[in-house]
Amino acid sequence: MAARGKSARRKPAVRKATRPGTVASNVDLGSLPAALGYLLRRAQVAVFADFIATLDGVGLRPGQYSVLIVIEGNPGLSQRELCAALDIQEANFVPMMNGLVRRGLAQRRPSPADHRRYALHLTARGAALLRRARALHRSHEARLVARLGTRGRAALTRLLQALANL
Amino acid sequence: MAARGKSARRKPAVRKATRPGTVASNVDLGSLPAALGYLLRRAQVAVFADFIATLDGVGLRPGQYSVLIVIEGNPGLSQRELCAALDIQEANFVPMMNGLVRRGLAQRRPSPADHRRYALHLTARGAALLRRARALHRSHEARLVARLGTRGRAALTRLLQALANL
DNA sequence: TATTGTTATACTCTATAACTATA
DNA sequence: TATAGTTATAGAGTATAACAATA
Repeated sequence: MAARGKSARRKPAVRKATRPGTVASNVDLGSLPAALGYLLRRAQVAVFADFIATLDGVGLRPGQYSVLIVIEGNPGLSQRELCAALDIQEANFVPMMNGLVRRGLAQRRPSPADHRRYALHLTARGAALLRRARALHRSHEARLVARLGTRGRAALTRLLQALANL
Repeated sequence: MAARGKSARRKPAVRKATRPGTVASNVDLGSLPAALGYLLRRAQVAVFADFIATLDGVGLRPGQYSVLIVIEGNPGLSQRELCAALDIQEANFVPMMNGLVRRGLAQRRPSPADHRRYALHLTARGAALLRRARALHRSHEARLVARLGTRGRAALTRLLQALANL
C-alpha cells in the first residue's frame, strides 16, 4: 500500500526504504487497481507462484499437475480428449506428455480398437507422486483460505466461474 | 471468444451438444474445478481474451495499455520507476517502449538533472489513443459487471486484492 | 561504486500449419 | 475424407547476466 496520498507532489528524500517484495512507490496507477483484468492477473501470478513453490519438491508445474489429475480420473483417455478438456493445444501436449513418460509417471498404451489413439494411464509411480502432490496442493489451498476465509473462498469460486467462459 | 447465441440458462440434463468451442466432454476433472489456481487461470485467460479483442481496434495489448496509463498519470517518470510500479523487468520494457515510441504514442525525453534517466511522456497522439482505449476498456468492464453484478464485482475486487500480494 | 538503460539470451507458454498413419 | 498424433516453427511473456554511460 502507498504510504502517501494519491496526489503526493513532493518527492520523498531518496526512498530506499523498500523491503524485498514491497515497492514503496508513489506512482499513480490510475484506473488499473480498479480494473478486473489487472487484479485478476496479479492474483493469478501470485497464486501460481505460491503453487509452483509449494509443488517444487515433486517437480510438477501447474499444467503437469492438472494433466496427471485428469489422467488418473479418466484412465484410457486419448490425448485429444484430454487436451479438449484442459484447453491444451494437442501439438503442445506432445512434449509435455513425453516428459511425464520419460519420468515414468504416465504411459501411452496402444488403443486396441483404434490404432490411431493412445490410451493414457498413470504408472504406479505417477499415482504415488500425485498423492504427494495432492497433499502439497491442499497445503497451498489452506494458505489461500487463510487469506480469504471459508466464506470468501466460496464467493471467489462462484465469481471466477462466472467469468471463466466469458 | 464471441458469445454464442445459444444462451440457454438451462440445467444441463445429461450432455451438452458439441458446439465449436464447447467440448462435449464427459471427462472428469476431479479436484481441478475446486482449485483456486485453476479457476483463477481460466478466468484470467477468458477476461484477457475479451480485453484483447475489445482493444484490438486501438492496437494495444494489456501490458501496453497499463504502461500508457501509468505514463499519463505520472509524466516524467523514469523507466525504472515505471517498471517497479508495474512489476515489469527493465530489460523487457525496452523493446516494449521502443514500440510505443515508434508508433508515436510515447516519448523518452532526456532528464535534465540526471543524464542517465529518461523522462517518459505521452505524445498528443498517445493521449488521444488512450482516450479511445479507455472507452473500450469501460465497455469491457461493463461486460464483466453484467456477469458479476455490481455487488459481485466489488466482492471480487476485494478477494483478488487479498490474493495479489500473497 | 552505484544507478539507468540496454543488449543478448534463454526458457515457458501458446498458436498454427503441415505432415504420418490409421480409420 | 476424416481423425489421432506428431513435427516444426513462431510469437508472446518472463527471467538473468553483463555491459556502457552517467552519477
